Parts: sequence; structure tokens; C-alpha cells
Amino acid sequence: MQTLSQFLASHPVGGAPSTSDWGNNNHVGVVPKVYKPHSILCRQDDENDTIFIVKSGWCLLYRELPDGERQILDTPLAGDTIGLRSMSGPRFASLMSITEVAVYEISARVLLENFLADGDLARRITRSLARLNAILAEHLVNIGRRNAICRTAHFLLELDERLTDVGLSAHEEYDCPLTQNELADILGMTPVHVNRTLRELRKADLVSFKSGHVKMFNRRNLVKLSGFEREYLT
Amino acid sequence: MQTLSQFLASHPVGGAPSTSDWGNNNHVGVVPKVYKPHSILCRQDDENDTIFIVKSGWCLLYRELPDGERQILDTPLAGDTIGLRSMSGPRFASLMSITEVAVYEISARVLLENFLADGDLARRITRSLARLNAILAEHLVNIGRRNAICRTAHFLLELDERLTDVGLSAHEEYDCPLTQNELADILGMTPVHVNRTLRELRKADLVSFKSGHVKMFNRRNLVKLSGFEREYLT
DNA sequence: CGATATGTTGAATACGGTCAAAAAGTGTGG
DNA sequence: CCACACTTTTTGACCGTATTCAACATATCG
Repeated sequence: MQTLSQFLASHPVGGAPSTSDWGNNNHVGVVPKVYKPHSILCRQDDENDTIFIVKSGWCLLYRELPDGERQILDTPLAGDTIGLRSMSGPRFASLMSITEVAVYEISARVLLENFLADGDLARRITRSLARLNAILAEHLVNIGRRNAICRTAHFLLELDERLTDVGLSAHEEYDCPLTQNELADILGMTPVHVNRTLRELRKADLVSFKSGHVKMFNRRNLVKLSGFEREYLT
Repeated sequence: MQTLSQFLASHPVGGAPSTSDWGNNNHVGVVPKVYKPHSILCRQDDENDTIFIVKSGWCLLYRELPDGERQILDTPLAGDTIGLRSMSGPRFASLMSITEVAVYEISARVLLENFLADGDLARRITRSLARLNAILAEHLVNIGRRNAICRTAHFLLELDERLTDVGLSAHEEYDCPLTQNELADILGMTPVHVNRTLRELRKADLVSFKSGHVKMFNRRNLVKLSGFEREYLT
């Protein structure tokens, strides 16, 4: 009988879903699941208390507006923990897969029971929340104070850093399943303008984003242009 | 000898700073302090590990950009906890007072030592982080997907809610020391346009913001206009 | 009282949005 | 393998919101 954090420690994240990990883990209250692309893992205003830890795949954390618009808050990647609200109460955001996604699901109630006995877990959760804070903060700066070009460049650099951390990016290249539509909702702009902005970045030989693949040609200048500072991700 | 959370529980927040509370509390690692307006409580990239719990007054949590611009991330109010990064590492934001501010200061290291033994404290911190997440998320939606009028209206409503929670707003009225300059940095727009937007809101008999005082004339329409939903604050 | 910060207004401009349509890509079933 | 439907990407023309720049008015404070 292992504790929750021992379990999590022994199940590293990143890479493609491997079936070997998906045994019977109910004894620690952790339910591994795999979702198909475009599944909704949880919906804003839901009252259930499930927490998700992403093992692999891409998803979107977003808020829906009454008029049908949405604002994407984050693109949780492998290893990220999502869904902890104030430990109870309705969710403030929805979570959707865009590729096949493997997650661990944990009930917040179970988590709370483990919380006190398990210091590592408390620290893991706290760190995850604090990290999301930092990411949201940087996204705010991005939308509030950078123009379309810098904003887009900055986000593509953030993705590179975060994917590199989990071994999914190397040599200034990575796969990214986001559509321009989704990019627009992330960056607070219209799909049309995202398209034009990507074209500009491509024409300037800085970075290209074609058919799900991002390739940086001049990372140094990209960093300079966007004012990217990686510290907020550490 | 009381625990950290017992101490915090017995020192309710809100209202003006009262000198009676500011005794010797070093025995629990909590240092009460009062800052003058426009003091910098901590600066982005600082390596120190102080955490702040606001007792009274207004401050700004913001990120500075290399070009001297800034984006305000939040206006922490009485009772809010600020400064927890990933429990270590450089800060991602600066904290500045704009009125006289009374805070409790706690070392993150001390906090961490208390964390395991003190379930209430763990929950308090977690809740605070989760709440800030929700607030930052809503600010993202605000800047990313609402125009100047709705954005401003939404933020003034958020302030009303949060101030009401700590007894600093009533009857759709509250004092607010923010300048239009600061409002601009909060809302991701220019001071000039903030000014024009406030004029519009005033002319439409929705809300006025004059000489540090906010008064709502038609809260119902303000809520409708901005799409405000208070749930994210609970 | 003068100095500095804050608020207000106007005119010109630009960045990004809107609307529309076509091209290219993707997936499915016949 | 192709035909069809659908999504995604791309491009053009026009428009509007918010920015920029500049000047002046009003508060605030030593």
C-alpha cells in the first residue's frame, strides 16, 4: 500500500501513453484514464471534485463566456495538475482534450484525506498551483501588454520550454496540435489575425508553424523580440 | 504557543490597521508590519522567501517588463495571501502598496515547516493559491475577450464583491485609491482610454469613479453589460 | 505658492477586428 | 481510389476600437 505521492513519484510523466502503467491503482485512489481527442474531461460549473494529472497528450483549460466565446487560460502539458479549485465548489474552467490524452484522476476529497499525512503530496499540489499562477500571470502580461507578433512569439517560446522540460521538444522543434482557432483563443485575438501574424513570423525567418509542427529558425531573435524570460516556468 | 493557523484565525482581516494587534508575535514566525503608501514590499526576481498576508490597505501585484511597462495581475485585498512562488526560487511579480498597508510577513521556510503539522494552514494556503488562480483566470478572460467598457465594468464589479466580503463596500459604493494609470495597467489599456471609458460608464448612468470613490447607479445593468458572474470569487 | 501627479480633451493613426470567399487539408464512406 | 463533407488555412477589402501624441485643466502636496 503506497501513498499517493509515492505512487505519483513512481509514475513519471511525459511521452506517449504506455499501457503498462495502466494497472489497478484504485488502492491509492488514483484512476488512470485515456480520453479521445476532443473529449471534455470536466466542464466549468461542474460540482464534481475530480483532479487531473496529465500523463501525456494535449489539452486546453478554458473559460466559456455566455456569448459562446471562450478564452483559453492554459495548455496543460504532461505532468501538470489541473482542476483544484478551492478544494470544493464549482469549477471555474473547462478542460478539453485535443489529442488523445492520458491522465490520472483523483478525487479532491481523497486528496484532502491524504493531504495532511503526506507532505510530499502537499508540496506537489502547492507547487502545481503556484506554477499555474505564474503561467497565468505571464499570459496576462502577454495579452495585456504585448502586440500580436510578440504575443505569439512569446507563447511559442513558452511551449518550447515546457515541452523541453518533459522531453517533447528538442533542437528548437516540436509538434503542436493546436489549430489557429485555438491559438486565437489562447492569445486573445481573432483566427484571421493569428494567421497573418504567423505569416509575418515566418517571413521574418523567426519561426514557422505549419501542419502541427513548430520550427524555430532564429531563437535568439525570437526571444529578444518577445521579451521572453523563462524564469516564470521554473 | 499557538500554531500559525491558530494565530491567523484569531487575527481577522479587514478594516483599518489597529495597533492592538501588533504585539510580539515572533513566537509563531509571523511578523506584523505596516508600510507607507508606495512602498515596495517585494520585488520581482527577489530571492527572499517572505510571504505576505494583507490585513488592511490596498496594494498592487504586478509584473514589470524590460521596456518599463507593467501589467498589474491583481489587487490583493484584506485577507489575501501573496508571494508564494513554488515555495522557492525568484519571485515572478512585484508587490507595491498604494495606501498605507498592514501585513503579516511569514518566511516560506517557516511556513513549510508548519505546513505538514498544521492542516488548517495547508488548506488556507492552498485555498489562497486556488483563489488567485481563479482571479487571474477571470482577468485573462477580461483582457482577452471583453472590450474596454465591459472590461472596466467587470473589474469594478469584482472589486465591489471582494470588498464587500471583507466589509469594505456596502450599498453599491466603495472607496478605491486606484489611479486611472493603475487601472490602465490592470485592464491592459492606456490611461487615456480608461478615462474615456469611465466617462462613458458615467454618462450611461451605470457607475461613477470620481476622486477615489466608486458608486454604482445601476448594478443590474452593469452586471448584464459586463457578463459578470461572481462564482469565481467564492 | 510652485512643482508634480493625475485627470481631461482633441486629432490623427494604427493595430487588430469583421465580413466574405476561396484554397488547402482531413476524414469518411461508397 | 475517389467523391463528398467538413474543418482549417489563407487572402482581400473595409471598418472600428483603442493607441499615440499633444495640450491643457485640475488636484495634491511639500
